[in-house]
Amino acid sequence: MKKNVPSMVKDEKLIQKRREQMIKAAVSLFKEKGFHRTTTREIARVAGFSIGTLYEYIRKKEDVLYLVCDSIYDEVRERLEEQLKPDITGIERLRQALHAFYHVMDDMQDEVLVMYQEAKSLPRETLPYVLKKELGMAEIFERLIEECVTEGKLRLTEDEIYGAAHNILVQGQMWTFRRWALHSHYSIEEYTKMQEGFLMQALNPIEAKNV
Amino acid sequence: MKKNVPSMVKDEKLIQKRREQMIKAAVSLFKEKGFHRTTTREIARVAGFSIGTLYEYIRKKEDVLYLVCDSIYDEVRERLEEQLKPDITGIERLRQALHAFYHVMDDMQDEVLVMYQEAKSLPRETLPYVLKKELGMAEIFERLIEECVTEGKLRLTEDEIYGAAHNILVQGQMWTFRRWALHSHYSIEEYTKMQEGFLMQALNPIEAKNV
Amino acid sequence: MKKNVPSMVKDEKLIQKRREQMIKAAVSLFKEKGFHRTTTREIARVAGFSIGTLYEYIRKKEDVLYLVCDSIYDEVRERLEEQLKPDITGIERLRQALHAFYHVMDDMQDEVLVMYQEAKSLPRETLPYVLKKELGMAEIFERLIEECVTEGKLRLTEDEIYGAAHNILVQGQMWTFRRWALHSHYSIEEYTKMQEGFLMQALNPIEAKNV
Amino acid sequence: MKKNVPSMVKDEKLIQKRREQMIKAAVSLFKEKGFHRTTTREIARVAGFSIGTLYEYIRKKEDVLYLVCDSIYDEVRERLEEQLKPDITGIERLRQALHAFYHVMDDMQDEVLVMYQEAKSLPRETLPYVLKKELGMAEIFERLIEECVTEGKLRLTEDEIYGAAHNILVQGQMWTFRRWALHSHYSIEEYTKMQEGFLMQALNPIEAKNV
DNA sequence: GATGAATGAGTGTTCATTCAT
DNA sequence: TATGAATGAACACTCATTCAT
Repeated sequence: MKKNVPSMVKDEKLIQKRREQMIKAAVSLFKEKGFHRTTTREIARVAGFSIGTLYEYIRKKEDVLYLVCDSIYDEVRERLEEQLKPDITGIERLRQALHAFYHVMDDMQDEVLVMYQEAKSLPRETLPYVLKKELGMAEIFERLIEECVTEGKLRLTEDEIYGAAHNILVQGQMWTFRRWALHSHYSIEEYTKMQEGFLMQALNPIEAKNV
Repeated sequence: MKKNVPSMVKDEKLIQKRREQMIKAAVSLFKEKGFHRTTTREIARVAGFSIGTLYEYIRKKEDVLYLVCDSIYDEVRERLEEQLKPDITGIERLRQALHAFYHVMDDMQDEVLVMYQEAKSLPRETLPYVLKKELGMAEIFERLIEECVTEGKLRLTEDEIYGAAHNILVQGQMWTFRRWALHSHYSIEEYTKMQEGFLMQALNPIEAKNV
Repeated sequence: MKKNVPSMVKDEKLIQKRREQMIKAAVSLFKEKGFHRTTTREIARVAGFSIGTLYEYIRKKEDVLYLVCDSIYDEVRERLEEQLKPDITGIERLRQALHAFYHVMDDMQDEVLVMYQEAKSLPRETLPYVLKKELGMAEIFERLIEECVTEGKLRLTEDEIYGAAHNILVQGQMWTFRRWALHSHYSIEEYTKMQEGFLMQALNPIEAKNV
Repeated sequence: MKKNVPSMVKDEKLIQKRREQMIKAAVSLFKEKGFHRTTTREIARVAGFSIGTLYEYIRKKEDVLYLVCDSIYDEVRERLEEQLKPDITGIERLRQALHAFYHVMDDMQDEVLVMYQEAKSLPRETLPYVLKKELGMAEIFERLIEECVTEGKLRLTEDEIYGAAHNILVQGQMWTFRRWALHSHYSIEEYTKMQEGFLMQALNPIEAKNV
């Protein structure tokens, strides 16, 4: 984090505090009007400090966006891992992770939406870093699926595992960027249930076949 | 179209011609630098007329975005329908539509990406109109799936049909907005094949179950 | 000129007119407060148009400085050449040119001062161009001195001619940038007379030696 | 010095120490990027203390410039006087002083240039003080010339002495602000030699006339 | 219908200066 | 005395939009 967004201020504690304020302000503004239509002055004002102070903690407006995306990722991940139950295994574990993830997507709708809509405006240098975090999210599901494969519960190639993990992610995010189409048809539970159903059959659980 | 974007000019033929020029210019610019970083002057210049003329055919910059999105939708739809084979039926027809759609997504990657990324900047009034077009796309697949259900080839509820159709759409668009993660792993054929495989099992074709 | 400072406006006549207004405004402001302390808005306001219009005719603030310097050079040169008497020859001609030059320096004191004080802020790319103009001024005197040498009226090496010409220039400019020390001691006529006297002896006219 | 730039700090020794650090930092920065493009933060940083501390020893950024100019003057003067040979007299002494001065100008090119280019940004109140120092420099040469006149070696009016002294100064400074035109033509020795030659004849030494 | 010069509100960003600690 | 975080006025520059020709 330090590497990606240098600050003029030395006190690390203070940097963290101010950036939290800044991110909170930015997220709420980006939700409302998007990154481009939000001014740095607004961010500073809502964060509770002056424009000069804002620029003590970032170099460019884009840096705020990076900070925001980075923080959203961390929160998504944190919340997800919090809900993951490491004591269960196999298909059940995957199923539970899916539920957890979709719940997080539902809880953090606005944040996730902001991130997906504005990511393209991220400072070029930070893009790989953010994509890596997204890949990291996918890897969580890749590993859960792999586990099932290893245990002989699913029969999938490497590429299928990769694809399935990305499908899971995108179907979770879909809940935010297609809300206009989905929320009128399903509650998050219904939606999750449905996608879970699709997934479980898509992944071709061996028992199913043997019925 | 007339309703959504009024023009100062009366001659309908001319309006259409100018708007075509404008859209072509805008698409190529939006692809390159996005909506916000493209100026109206640039659009006019690339379109081959003056900024004054541009504003004879639109009211606000956002109108260009609407025109662009609308036109991309039309092209996607047109190309898709062109490739649809009405002579086949049932599962096979769905399968073929899926292939066709994913191919169109691949051919029109940049356009689809633009639309997907900039849609949030659409003029408020036109948003419902655009979403309707997206729903229209989904309906194509809904109907194809319904047909299978009616024919007794698939067993799905209304809501599952709706959800499956949206999944199909989003997985097609994914090919554009997740290219950074997908293109290095799959060719469009491989990707289509995989998603087709997942879908076919997800949709739980009756034969499969009866194996 | 076109090459050095591109304009968004096409009409050449208009460009010339607006730039004249701009230069006039800028010179008077630069005189008063220097380049750095003058804002682009002030330049626009004094020039009689808006800030937006200003930027239709330049790209960067520095361009105004270049335009100003360029125009001052042209005026200095024009006025000088206007006063040059090509019908006289030899030492007398040099002497007359010196008087003419010093008079121009006196008439255009503020302009010359601005140019010399702010030249260092010139856009890098244009600096060589401006220095070339200054060398061009020196060449005028180099040629006048050369003529005297050729005619056998002076005995000087190439390097001495070059140095003498630059001395003449700098002593003229001195009248502006040392006014605080000189104007209280001399009128421009007295100053010119004195420097002329020094120069004539410095250049070692052959007759003088032969006395 | 105290009068011109008040400090919050009482300890005179400390003031002197801090200001030396500050001046050294400022000179090196001004050389590189000029007064306006150098920030107070940079000065403090290079000087080795904080921005807060900087402002304990000055009131305004301009004060740094004054301190810098003042210090450069002192150094020029000191170096010059160091090289002056008080044991020789008359024309020879003047000649030697000229050489010494031009050598100092060459050694302190960057500093002199800075002073020359930024003097106009000096705090208004301090300008007279600085000009006085410049006059003081001129006086050195005035006195040397006067001495020759008194000794009957030169025949010059008061005003000519004053003018000649200023010419000497400006021709020395010229070596810095016209380096782009001069350094490619002369070494400092050649330049000095040439200007010495011009001067000696300009000042019309009585022997020369009597040849 | 076409043009393009004019506009000026708005934006990101900087930086001299202050002041609580 | 020293620090450095905070401030906000100020600045250069942009660009959607208008309107006289």
